[in-house]
Amino acid sequence: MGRAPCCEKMGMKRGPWTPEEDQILINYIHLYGHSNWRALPKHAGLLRCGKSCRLRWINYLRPDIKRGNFTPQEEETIINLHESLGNRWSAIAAKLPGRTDNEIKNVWHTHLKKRVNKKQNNGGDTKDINGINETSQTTTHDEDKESMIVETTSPQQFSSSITTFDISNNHIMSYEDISALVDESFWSDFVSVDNSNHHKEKKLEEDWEVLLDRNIKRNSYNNSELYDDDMEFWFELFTSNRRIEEFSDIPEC
DNA sequence: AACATGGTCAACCGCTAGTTA
DNA sequence: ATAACTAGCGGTTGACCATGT
Repeated sequence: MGRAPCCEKMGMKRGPWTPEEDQILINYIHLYGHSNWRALPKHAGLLRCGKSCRLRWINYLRPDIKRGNFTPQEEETIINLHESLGNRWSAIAAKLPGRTDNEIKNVWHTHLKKRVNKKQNNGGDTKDINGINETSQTTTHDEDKESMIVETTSPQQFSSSITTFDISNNHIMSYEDISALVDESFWSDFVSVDNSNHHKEKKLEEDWEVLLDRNIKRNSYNNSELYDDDMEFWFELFTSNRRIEEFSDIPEC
């Protein structure tokens, strides 16, 4: 078991991903999959290391990612699972479909750990998992509501640090527009099963309809339901885009 | 208005486990 | 058996943003 050689730093780009890089990665994975992360960036033409590509895909670009607010139920689940599993974030994430270990880790460190510590200081006996369940259900309701309000109004909640694209602009969707949408709330809000924010849902639905009308030929799509085959859908979407031509000569891995 | 502080989250780093030759 | 290699995991960092002073 040797240690993996470090990524080739020379020429490798680091830092936030651009919409263009996201698009390249998405297109490549839809076409060829990700059987070999290390070779992927080279074949895809990305100046990133395989690790970075993998992380970006898993934590952000995967179509089944559910982004946005954690529901109180999800938070309770995390607290309970953390009580029994500890910092095994991937194991916890496995119990929360659509949530990533990174996201869960972040929400634990920023919200839930404090909440649990606070309960412990208030005399809660956290040794007993059932005990913390009961305590949480009976005493954290207001806190949950408060945290949800804060999260909902946070401008960072549905945007990456890369772009500041306003999807309310009702203009013609160019490739760059689609990239910006994909880069921000697009996947999550669109794929999300928990659509509790009706206003946002409505707006996204309208934006999505514009996107469909102007960029693809698919006519009957209902935003309230998940598309049956995500991969096929995105493949169609991206192959309908002019940029896909750039990948037509990529050799198979 | 300007600065300080704290919160949030995407991304990176270093390590381990698993696989292959 | 073992060395080389990759994927995946958890800890940490740093940039960005909001809020407080």
